[in-house]
Amino acid sequence: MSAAERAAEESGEWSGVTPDAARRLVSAAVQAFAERGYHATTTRDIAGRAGMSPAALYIHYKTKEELLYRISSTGHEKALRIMGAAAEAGGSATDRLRDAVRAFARWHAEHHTTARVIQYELQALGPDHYAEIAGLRRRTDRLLRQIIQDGADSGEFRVDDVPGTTLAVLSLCVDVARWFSADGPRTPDEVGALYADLVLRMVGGSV
Amino acid sequence: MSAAERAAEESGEWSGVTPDAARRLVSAAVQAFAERGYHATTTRDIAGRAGMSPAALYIHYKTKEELLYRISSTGHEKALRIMGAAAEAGGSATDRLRDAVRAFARWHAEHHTTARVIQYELQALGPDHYAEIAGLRRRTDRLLRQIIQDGADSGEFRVDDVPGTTLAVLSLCVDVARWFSADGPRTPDEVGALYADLVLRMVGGSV
DNA sequence: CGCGTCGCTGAGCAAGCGCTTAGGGCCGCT
DNA sequence: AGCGGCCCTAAGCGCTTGCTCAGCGACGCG
Repeated sequence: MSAAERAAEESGEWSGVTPDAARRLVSAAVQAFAERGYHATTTRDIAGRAGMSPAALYIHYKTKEELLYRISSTGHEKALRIMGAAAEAGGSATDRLRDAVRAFARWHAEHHTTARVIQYELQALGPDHYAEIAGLRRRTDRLLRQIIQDGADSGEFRVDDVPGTTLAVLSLCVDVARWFSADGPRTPDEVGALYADLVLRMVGGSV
Repeated sequence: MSAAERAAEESGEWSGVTPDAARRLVSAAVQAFAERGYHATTTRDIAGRAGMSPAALYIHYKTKEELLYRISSTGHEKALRIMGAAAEAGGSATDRLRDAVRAFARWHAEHHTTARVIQYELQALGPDHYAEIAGLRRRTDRLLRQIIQDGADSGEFRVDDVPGTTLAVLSLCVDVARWFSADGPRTPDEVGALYADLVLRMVGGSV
């Protein structure tokens, strides 16, 4: 995949951001942060990728950290919605867990650039922004834990340590963002399917 | 745990490094890199934590990157040895996998500060150093994959996708370094035991 | 046409960065 | 005592960083 194609794909994710220049900036920032990390990325690099001068960045965003916060915030909200949709759907705990992990892992693969930023650049957020994001993460964790708890209660799963298993499942899915590559042998769908299968085994459910 | 206790514990890990000042520097660098990330850490910060002036760093290490390389190199070699010891031990694939995951996950929990640096600051290495470390990582991956392949061949495990499952197991263990905290509710031993159990389930083995 | 507004640029500031250099105190050896 | 070598510091160099600001062209409106 060429750099231009990657940029085009990435910008679709931010179609809600206007005006156009602000969208190009946030899309450029995601790519730069994912490649080099927040601290190694310069505002000149972001502006350059978006085809603008360094000063133009500050018309749309107050600081470089605000860009990271915007990315982190939308990304975490999306992740929470994915988990929420699966958790609130009907069906057995097995069905809900399979759907949750499949969709959650799949998202981290397909949007691995954004996911890498929101999962591995958290510490660069200011204290207030960090606290806000941490709240979203706790809510995601609670949703998943409830599914696993439901399955343990109903006898569908055999789980000794519900919080520990929840942590492991979340960790497994999140870490997809670190190793996934669009040039690799696996599609996001395949990752989702594999991970749903592995997680159902982890909780002692019937695949 | 106080900062002083953390420093003392960390320095034991580097007891092979001499002279004393070089050891204090590498230990300080590990802590700083783990807390803030490589790029957000300044040489003044490292030297300050080690109780020295900024210039003293350059008597023992040519560059800041060399410090990261030394940390990464020793850390990855240790991780490889842990995996190798379990892989080359006798016993069934089940026994070897259990021991490998228990020890590997346990190490990532106990040495989470070092592990965080070696697993999540890789991209800050120069190209040559990165290539060298990537070789160590591939060897670790091969050792684990062989154990899982052995178990699949012998019928002890039921695994559809051996490379994919290997990747997931490694990812799970490595990510311990991201979330583990010494102040949290779990000891490294407990993490090792939990993870060994979860992984045996993932491969469809008998716990 | 005249004029304000919006989006942007070129130039640059203060601060902080990785790293260097000149020199000083202390040690063991002769 | 004299001296070389080892560690260390104070000072600072050249450069890059996040961010600012004065001003400019294009556009819509009267």
